[in-house]
Amino acid sequence: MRPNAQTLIRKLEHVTLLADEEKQVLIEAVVRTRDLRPNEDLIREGEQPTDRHVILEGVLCRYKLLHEGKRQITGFQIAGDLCDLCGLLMGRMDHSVGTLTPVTVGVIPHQTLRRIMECHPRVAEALWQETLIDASIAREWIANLGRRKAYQRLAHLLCEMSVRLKAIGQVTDGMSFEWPLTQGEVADAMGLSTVHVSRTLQQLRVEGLVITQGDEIRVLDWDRLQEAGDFTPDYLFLGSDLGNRGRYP
Amino acid sequence: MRPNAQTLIRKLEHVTLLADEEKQVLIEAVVRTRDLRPNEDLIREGEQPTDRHVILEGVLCRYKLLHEGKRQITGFQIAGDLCDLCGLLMGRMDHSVGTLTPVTVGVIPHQTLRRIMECHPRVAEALWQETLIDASIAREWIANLGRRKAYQRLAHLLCEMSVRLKAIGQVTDGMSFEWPLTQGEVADAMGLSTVHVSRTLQQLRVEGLVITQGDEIRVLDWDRLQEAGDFTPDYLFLGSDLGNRGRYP
DNA sequence: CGCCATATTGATCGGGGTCAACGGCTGTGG
DNA sequence: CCACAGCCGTTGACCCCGATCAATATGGCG
Repeated sequence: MRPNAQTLIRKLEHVTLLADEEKQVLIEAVVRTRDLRPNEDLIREGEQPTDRHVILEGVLCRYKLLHEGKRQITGFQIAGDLCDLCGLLMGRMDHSVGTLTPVTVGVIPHQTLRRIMECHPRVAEALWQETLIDASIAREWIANLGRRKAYQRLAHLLCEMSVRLKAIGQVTDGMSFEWPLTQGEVADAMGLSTVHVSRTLQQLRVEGLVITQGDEIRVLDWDRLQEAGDFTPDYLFLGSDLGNRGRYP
Repeated sequence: MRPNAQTLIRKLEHVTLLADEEKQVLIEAVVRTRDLRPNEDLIREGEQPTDRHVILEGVLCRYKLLHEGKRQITGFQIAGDLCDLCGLLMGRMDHSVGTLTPVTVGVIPHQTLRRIMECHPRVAEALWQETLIDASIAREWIANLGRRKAYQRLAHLLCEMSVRLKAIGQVTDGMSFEWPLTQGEVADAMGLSTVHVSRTLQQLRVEGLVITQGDEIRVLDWDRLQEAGDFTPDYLFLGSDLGNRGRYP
């Protein structure tokens, strides 16, 4: 049952090791799953939902709508991510979360999570860390949007997604992964127009950095892609440096 | 002694009410103060500092350096803000924090803060909330950089700063406040060039939305400024809606 | 007073937005 | 089975916001 609830654990343990009991409690916290179709909202800005959600499968995005029908995607979320932790403590969402693909989420009742946090401070800390990583990614996006131009920006996004997907085992044979985003969605994330996303992606293909085949992207030259995007994975807090992981008894 | 340590308390209580004892503990956690001059780094990206800092006076910014000497400021910090909470849990800074003005910070030893968090879960929660608000502001900046053009972007920044400064009592007679930022710094925050910041600010002045007098900015027409910047203060979590404040016993 | 950082203004250039047309793909209904 | 409609990606033409370069105030500060 719930074969994928492990993804959350795996994610949390990138930074903080958990005891078996803590893992068990978390897995049991998922009282049910919920399936969503593409382009559905899981939560909307301003809402005050009573359940929390872990992504078990699929891709979602945080986004904000601004006047004139413009949209800005502020981050992507993949399996193992917690969608709405901010709602847990702030009581109200400052942004919406919507699906980009078919999605399965695990539902964790607000109260359950609160109780877990009280009894298991290390779990609370791991969750806190998740939100800090989220913030770190957001800051990197600010830099990406503010100071890099389209070509570098897209390269950077591809690097980020490929590292994050790799961390959850969704990169096959080293260099290719599912890319379920339309160019319009990429545009809304990178602050560009769809037209320019198309041209710029093409550029990346012409340069031989990536190729796309259907819903899949294959990175042909990781080093040059990373360089093009001025990318370093530090801000994702995934890698071999493990934060204060050593504190586990 | 430390007349300004209250600013932290006031800030935290925007979202969570604290018991007197908790406030006292926090105030005593500040073992000393430290003065910095303008353009000094408090912490640098990658560092793993052992103290935490509360701003008692002055303005700082989070920033990242990218190749080619470019800089992106990812957020401003004012009195009452905690500079480096991310370092507390992540063990490593993903960005630098530097001063923009003369600054006084309160120093809180890492271990002290950890102990406080263990003994006073509500304080831990309040701190967590601070980091969540930080993340919320970052997301709003992403939208600002990605989907608004210079004029709206600057208007939005002015709105944000004036609301935040008002919340800590640094807006005099309703509409004017210190603006210690150079146009170069504004440019690095808004993803623009200094030249264009100059022109756009001028535009705001010509339109009669603000006037600048020395280091001070006065908002002449709040409604139009807010409209120009497509600004709503919800994401700052300061206002009359107080999150889950009710939970205080 | 001269020096340096900052602000302003003008001129020019280019990245990327916008508008529009077109082709490919998928789904749906006659 | 085909016709048609949408959605998505691609390509071209044109234009504008904002970057860049450069020169000129302005204003502390030694």
